[in-house]
Amino acid sequence: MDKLKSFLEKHFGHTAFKEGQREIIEAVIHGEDVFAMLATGSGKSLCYQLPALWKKGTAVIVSPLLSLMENQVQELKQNGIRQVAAYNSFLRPQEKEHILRHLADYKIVYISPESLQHPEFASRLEKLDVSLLAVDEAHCISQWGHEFRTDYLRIKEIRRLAGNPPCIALTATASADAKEDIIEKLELTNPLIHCDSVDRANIYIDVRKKKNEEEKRETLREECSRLPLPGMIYVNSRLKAEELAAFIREENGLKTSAYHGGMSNEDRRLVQQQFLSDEIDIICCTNAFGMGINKPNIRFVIHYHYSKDMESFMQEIGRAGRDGRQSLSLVLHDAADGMLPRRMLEHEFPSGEEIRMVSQDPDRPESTTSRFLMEKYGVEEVHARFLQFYIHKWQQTARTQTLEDFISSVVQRRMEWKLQKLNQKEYWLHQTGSCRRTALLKVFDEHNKNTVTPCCDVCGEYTMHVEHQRKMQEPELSWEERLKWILHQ
DNA sequence: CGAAGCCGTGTTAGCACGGCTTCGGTGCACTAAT
Repeated sequence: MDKLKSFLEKHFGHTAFKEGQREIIEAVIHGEDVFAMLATGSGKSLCYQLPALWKKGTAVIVSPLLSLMENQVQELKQNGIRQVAAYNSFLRPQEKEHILRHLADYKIVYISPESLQHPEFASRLEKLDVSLLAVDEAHCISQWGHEFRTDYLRIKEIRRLAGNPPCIALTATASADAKEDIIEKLELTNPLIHCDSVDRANIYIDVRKKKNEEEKRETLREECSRLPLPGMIYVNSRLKAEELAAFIREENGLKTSAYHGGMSNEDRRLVQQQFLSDEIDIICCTNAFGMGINKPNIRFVIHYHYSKDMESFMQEIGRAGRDGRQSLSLVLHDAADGMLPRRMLEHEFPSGEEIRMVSQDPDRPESTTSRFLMEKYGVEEVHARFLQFYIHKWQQTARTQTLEDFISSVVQRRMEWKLQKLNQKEYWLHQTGSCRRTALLKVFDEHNKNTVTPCCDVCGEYTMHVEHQRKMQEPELSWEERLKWILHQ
């Protein structure tokens, strides 16, 4: 008899494993490290949830967003799995204390990389039997860890502290570079590597060069009146998100909302919910929108501004057509578009002046907090965290280099790396000589089997039969069906 | 880089203009005041 299968049925109600799941789960149970790139909808969470319940001890799951943790905890509790908690800043001090005190009683604890660093949490881990450490949405390690959320690069230290439990990294999209980076930053040893294809055959890839913003808007208006709905539009500033949402509302009379990080939590939650339940036709957003969104029927993703690298692009277009039906990725670009991403790239790092000021101050204490750096030198929060992280890292070296040189060389190296990624993306946009899908897949170390039709604007023009599809859309759901659908979300 | 917003000026009372500065994305957690 198959113990694992009956365990699956008993706790999760599934009668069979999906492609790839079993191999990963068995590896984790046997204490191996795993790197798994699984297509959305192929049951990523189960790969750590099942081993967490199977093994004795507590599983620690690192998750990038509080909302994602909340969803997971809720879902598990609905499945009758109750020894689950999310440890984060939503909690009141008493609740935090309660979780810490009873940590060993939980089977699964969700946590952000930041909270993982809290001394009160980390010190408990030392004494705890940690069954496994899972990093969900592991591409965040290489996408955010180096500058924006440096605590992502500190996970390995906590892992050592917890007695080196088996570690599993999970993501839906990681380029070949990112995969190497993740394995290195988590110190995975001889990991089992499982990679699904990232190719999405039902997404037609279209890139169009425009003269200026006016032409972009004109195209946007046309496409929004023709394309089947719902759809998404990505832009790179909050203001533009609001502006274009208003533009489409007026010009096309479609239900359109903006979504970006500057909106209140309630507004974001509301817009997201409305979009998920088809009350909004088009969402006009910055890169704040997307992670953890699993909406099956998104028919198009338009990039009004292009994303800063190929992997972000793949993640963004991958939100279209999850139901398998024909969908579209359309990029509109003009000559002025390269400016802003370059400015933003520079702004990501502290200035040479700031680096000098901080590294040459004789009164700077050995153990510096980011708060101290903000208050004493007036650097902004993200830069302060960046500086704090690399000061700490420098202190662990033999200090053959001055601190200033050390940090400056990190900045230079990272900036060049990111610029190269941006250039790669722009090269992809401007070239019209070879298949876009082939070039896109190459970033993920995949070969294009050249079987996809319609493929891309280089391989052959294609127009979605739009008016037809709009009429063909599913009939209005009854309120009972809608309620069922919402609850299911 | 380039758009938006702010400031002082200059001529004359409400506004136009040039020059200057600022800002542009992603989220965690925490603080201090209620």
